[in-house]
Amino acid sequence: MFTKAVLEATRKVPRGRITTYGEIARIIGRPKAGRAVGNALNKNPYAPIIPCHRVVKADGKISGFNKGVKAKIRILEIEGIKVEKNKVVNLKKVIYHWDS
DNA sequence: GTCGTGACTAGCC
DNA sequence: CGGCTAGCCACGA
Repeated sequence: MFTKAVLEATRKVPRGRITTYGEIARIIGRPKAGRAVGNALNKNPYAPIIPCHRVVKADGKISGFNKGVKAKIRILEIEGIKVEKNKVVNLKKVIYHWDS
């Protein structure tokens, strides 16, 4: 299932690192399904077991979050990720490379 | 089976 | 660099 694949991929993101919707979409085999990815996370029934807060837009901008973007940013900062204007600062340094 | 919606992305101006 | 448009996808009504 697409949704489950997204959740699984998101769950693999290590602490202190983040990924983008497009990246996940590509990993699961649907590089053009960035939208569907966000959709899956939005309605994800696994919210408690999935670090959805480690998923941001391609440019590092923070978007929706079940508990609110504010909370999402707070968590990211706790993980050691700097966020400014709802956007990740050191994006390139926190992006998680799956096939590294 | 078709339509509308949304946590997206890349391209243009 | 900021704003707008078109394309792509999965899901629920």
